[in-house]
Parts: sequence; C-alpha cells; structure tokens
Amino acid sequence: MRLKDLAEHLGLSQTTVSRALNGYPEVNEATRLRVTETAARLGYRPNANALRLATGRAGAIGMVLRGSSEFGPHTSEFLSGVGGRLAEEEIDIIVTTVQTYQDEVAAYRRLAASQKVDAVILHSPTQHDERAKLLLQLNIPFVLHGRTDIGTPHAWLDIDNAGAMERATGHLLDLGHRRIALLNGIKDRTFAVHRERGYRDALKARDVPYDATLVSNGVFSDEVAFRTAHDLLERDPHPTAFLAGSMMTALGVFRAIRQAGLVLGKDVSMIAHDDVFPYLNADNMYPSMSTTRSSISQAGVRIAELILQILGGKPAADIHELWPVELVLRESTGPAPG
Amino acid sequence: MRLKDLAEHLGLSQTTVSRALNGYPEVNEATRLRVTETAARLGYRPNANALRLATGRAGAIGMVLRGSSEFGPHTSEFLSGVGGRLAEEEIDIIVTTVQTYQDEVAAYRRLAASQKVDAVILHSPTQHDERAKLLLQLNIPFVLHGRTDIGTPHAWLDIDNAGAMERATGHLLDLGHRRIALLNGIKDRTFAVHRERGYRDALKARDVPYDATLVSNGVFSDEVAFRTAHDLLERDPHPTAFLAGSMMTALGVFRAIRQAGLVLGKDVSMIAHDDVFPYLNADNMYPSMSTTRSSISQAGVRIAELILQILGGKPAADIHELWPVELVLRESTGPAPG
DNA sequence: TCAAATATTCAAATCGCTTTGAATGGGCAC
DNA sequence: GTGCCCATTCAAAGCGATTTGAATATTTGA
Repeated sequence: MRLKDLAEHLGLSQTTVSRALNGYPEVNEATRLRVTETAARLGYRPNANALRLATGRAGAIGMVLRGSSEFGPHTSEFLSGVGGRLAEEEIDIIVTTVQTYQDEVAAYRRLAASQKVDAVILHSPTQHDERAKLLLQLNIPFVLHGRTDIGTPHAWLDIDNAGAMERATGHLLDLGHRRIALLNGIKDRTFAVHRERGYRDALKARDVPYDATLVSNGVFSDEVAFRTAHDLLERDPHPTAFLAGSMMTALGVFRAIRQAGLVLGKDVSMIAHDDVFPYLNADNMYPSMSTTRSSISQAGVRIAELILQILGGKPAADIHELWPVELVLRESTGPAPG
Repeated sequence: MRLKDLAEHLGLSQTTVSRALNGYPEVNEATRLRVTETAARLGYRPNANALRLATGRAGAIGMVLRGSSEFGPHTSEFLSGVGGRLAEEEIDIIVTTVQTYQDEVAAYRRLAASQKVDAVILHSPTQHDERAKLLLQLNIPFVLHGRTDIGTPHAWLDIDNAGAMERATGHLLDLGHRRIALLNGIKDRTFAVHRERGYRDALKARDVPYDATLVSNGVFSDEVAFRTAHDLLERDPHPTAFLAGSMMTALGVFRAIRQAGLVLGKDVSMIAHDDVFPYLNADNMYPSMSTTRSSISQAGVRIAELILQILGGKPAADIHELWPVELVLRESTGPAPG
C-alpha cells in the first residue's frame, strides 16, 4: 500500500493525501477525516526510506556498543530507557556492535557518511575522548553520557561520581574505617577518574593517607571483583571496607567476604554503586546493601529527551546536566571493627 | 558528497560511477580503479535511504525488546552476537523497546508497514506464540530464537532445554538427591515448559515422585532466586539440590545457601544454566559452579547467519536448528548428604 | 452580480540512488 | 572502405514519499 494507491483509492491527489495525513492546515476538515480514517482502516504507513529520503531526516539515532566484555547489563538497562522515550517519537535506535577501537571509529564514519542517523549517543568516555572529537568533526550531533575534556563545547549528561564517592568514602571514614578498598572501573574512563578523585578528596579531608594498593581498576564483573576482594582479604591487616563500583562488583566482593568467613555489615562494610537494575535490588539483598544510587535507565530517558531537543534546534553547547547521586545507607555498612 | 557530485568530479555519468562501485562487469577496469580510488579518497558512501528506496531492501533487521523486567543480560549478550555477524554485511539492527504486549504487536505492525526491516528476530516465545503468527501473516521473514508450536512451518533455532535439564536432574538423582528444587523461567515460556519436561522425565525414569512445591517459575533474577531459595531452605526437610535457571538465579540461590549456614557442594548441590556471560564465569566462582552450558552470544551469531540465508532466498521452513547443551560438572555438585 | 480573496486541490519537481535501454566509438574481418 | 560487434558510457525512468507553485472551487464584499 503506497501513498499513490491510497490516493487513487480515495480519488484524491498524492499531495492532498500527504498533507491530510501530516496535519497541514490547507486541507478541508471533511477530507482530512476521510483520509485519515481510510488510511487507518487500510493500515497505510509511509515507506520509511522514501519518507527519510524526501525529508532528509533519518528518523533514527545511533548507538555503538563495544563487544562482549563491556556490553553488559548497564548497557541494556540504559538502552531500555533511551528506547522507551524515542519510541514515543517514532525514532528508531540503530545499534552497532564493534570489537575494537578501529571498528568503532569506522562505525561512526559509516553512520555519518551514509546518513543513517540524525544523532548518536556516545558513552563510556575517556578524559580526552577521540570519538567525541571525531563526531564534532563529522558534524554529527551527539549527546555524551559521561564527561570528557576536549575543549570544544558539546552536549553531555553525567552523574556526580566524584561527589558520590566522596560522600560514600567520607561516611565509611566517619564510621572509623581506615583501610577502604576501592574497586573502580576501567582505568582511563572519566567516571573512574572522577570516582578516585572523590575517594581521595574524602581521605585528604580527614588526613587519612592514600594507599594505592587498596585501589584497583577493571571491568565491573562478579568474577574480577571476587578475585580482587579475595586477594585483599588475605592481607593482614585486611581492608575493613569496600567501595564496589557496581552491583556486579558487589556480588563478587560479597562472595569473597563470605568465603573469608567474615560477616558483611559487621566485620567488613561495603557501599556499592547501584545503577538500579530491576533484577538486582540492593534493598532485598541479605544483608541489604548500602549504595550510591542513580538510575541508569532514567539517564537514558533523559538523554533521549536531550537528543530530541538538539534535533529540535537547541544548541548542543547549551546542554549539560550533572545529576546528583543518592547515598542510601542500609545494613552492609557498620562501624569499623575493633 | 552525493553520487552526482562524485560523478561530476570524475567527469563520468552517475550510471558508470554507480556500476563501478557496485562491481558490475561492463565497466572499464581502468575506469573502475579511478572511481573506487577517488570514492575512497573523498569518503563517498551512498545515502542509505536513497539506496534502500532504490533497491527495495531495508538493509536492517529488527528486534523488539520487552522493557525493563525482562531486558537483562541475556538480551545484551545475544545482541552482541547478532550484531557482530550482521555488521560484516553492513546490515543494521533496529532495536525497539516496548513495555506491553499491545506495544509489541504494534511495533511489529509498524516495522512491517513502514518497511524498515528485511526481517526480524523473535525471541522468548510461548508455546503458541501469537507474535509468530502475526509475523507470518504480515509476511515479514523472521527467525525464532526458541520454539513455538503454531502449526505453520517457520525458521527457528533453539537449544535442547529438555535434554539438558533431564541430564542435570538425572545426575543429581544419581548422586542420591531426592528433593531437587527447580527454579524455572516465566511460566508459559516454551523453554520453561521444556525444562520442566526434562526435569520430570528424569524423575520418572528413576521413579522419584514429582513434588510441585519444589518447582517455581519467574524472572531470572538474583533477587527472586534468593527469596525462593530462602523459603525452600527453611522447610524441614529442605531440598538438597537446586537447578538454577540462569547464572543470575544461581547467585541468588548461592546467597540463600550461605545465609542458611550451609555449604554449597557439600550440604547442598546446585547446577545452573550458563548462557556464558563474559563477566560471570562459572569456572571462577567459589566453589566453581556446575552448569548446563550454551553460549547465547553464539546463538546470536548463528541466528544472524540464518537470517542472511533467508534473505538470500532459502526457505524459512527449511531452517531448524536444535543445539545440544553441555553438562559441565564442577564443585557445586556432590553426593546428597546423610 | 462580478471581481477579489480565500479555501482546496492538483501536477510536477525533488530527494539520491539503481537500473533499463539507447548511444557512442574503436577494432576487426571482409 | 564498409559493416558488424563488442566494450564502454550515458540519459532518463523509476523507487515512494514531501513540497513548491499553479490551478480550480468557493466565499466574500461592494
């Protein structure tokens, strides 16, 4: 069913039908009614590619995901937020998965040159993110989830990782903990840098010396966390508190604590960062988990909105949002033992 | 940079340039070389929408994901497999997220009517899946990940859930376990039905009575699993073995076992289904986890290939693959206590 | 009642590509 | 030198929508 068929069926010109469907004012109301009603009845929908070619809008946004190792639960939860909002505007999400950095750069170039997307979402930036520079250079609108420092203004939304970590660390210090392990994200990622900064600031504010051996960087996984925590707990003296970078990390640390025969919330404390996964609730854990919390899916929803604003003409340079992070204290944190 | 610009730049017609780039034989080799070389240098890429409109191929496949609760790590891992393979063919994945069944049906209708995709991947089917019928009726090619029984032939790829579960259950029974809890997936999903069938078959083969109170259905999450396992372990006598539907489930059961003061692999045994997540390795758990294993990302890769075959003209009715599932025994399984 | 203004509708151009069918030109056999 | 064939190249017609600018009804005002 093409526009032409529909027009013939109605005894009208394509022009009028098109205008009727798209809400243009110069169409008789009675005609419009007849057109929309018939279109709905016949299940007419414009061919997406023809429409896009004619309007010059791609009607889609792009997201490039790094393969396997980093493409975890965070991503899907985020995507779910983005998708929900964009679906309302009938905008698609084109997901490209890549393995290497080379692939990723090539993917952006392809998206740009073939004009498949109106904008992209960039995520997991480093401090000087080359991809962001590339996107600016390719002149393809984007919103960055996270932050980078490339000099040129651009749109971003980030959570206050430094502030969150400072408060979490500060709280543990106030409970008397002095050896606090930080299981942080991949080393050069901005969020990881910010988290370490918050951690250090809290230590400095209370004159507790920084011990680099208590800090580790890596992928957020149950497994990596288990091994790191296991090693840390074999030391003497071992850390009395853990800052876990994600709920996956928290699960691994949790196992290590149990295995060491220690009790979480009593012998050892933990605060984890909670991105709010529907299938992993800090409140229902045993013991319940103290967290720094910020919904990654809500960030997705908001980023979708920001993209819509950019497509609506708002200058990307005016779009910056820094979200505060809640500190939710539950049973996994207690006074330092001894 | 349009084809027209490139053609003018080269002093050739659009026809010749197009043919040169697309490998048609009636182009002088020297000309072709000059064209491809210049195109590469200038970074020319055909406008995706124009190309799609002209060829009638959408160059994309669709995947509709159910929002939040079910959109978990399985999905992202699967997607990563699909995407990797399709990227090689320059085929995009259009991801649509929906919340309700209504939305999902509407999403398929939209995809079909607007001709945005050449095919879709259908997943998580029920035994009589209405969506599959809809797709057949809409005449949009699809590959089903899983199985359904709708009478009409269609393409599918599934793992042998029944066989896997039968072997796992059989193994536990052979170790002397008699009260084996099954933490299964959402009730009406085919895979859950198949798993229960395998479980029952193993019991029947050894004349162990089926106890419905040992079987639960629900979303695969750490949290749900914890609560279910917790309740089961408070019974007297409690189950001596658990069949966990996913690694997330296994983590929850694991916590419940620990909390009950029991030791996994000694007081209680567990076999979990492992979809092979890079960030959650059964081998590195403590104790290491016995699993029924089948890589969901490899299933994704294969399904992408099957889609390509269908697009290449292979009849969907000829495409059926049932993958065997490995049973990997590790430390979490041991003889029944007492 | 008639011209002017307004409300509707339409034919044709356009978006950027592929592809059909025709045109051009050189090489070869006779 | 003529004719034919083959190798190249090209102009123009789609693909299915939007949109410009013109054409046709219908009101309106004097």
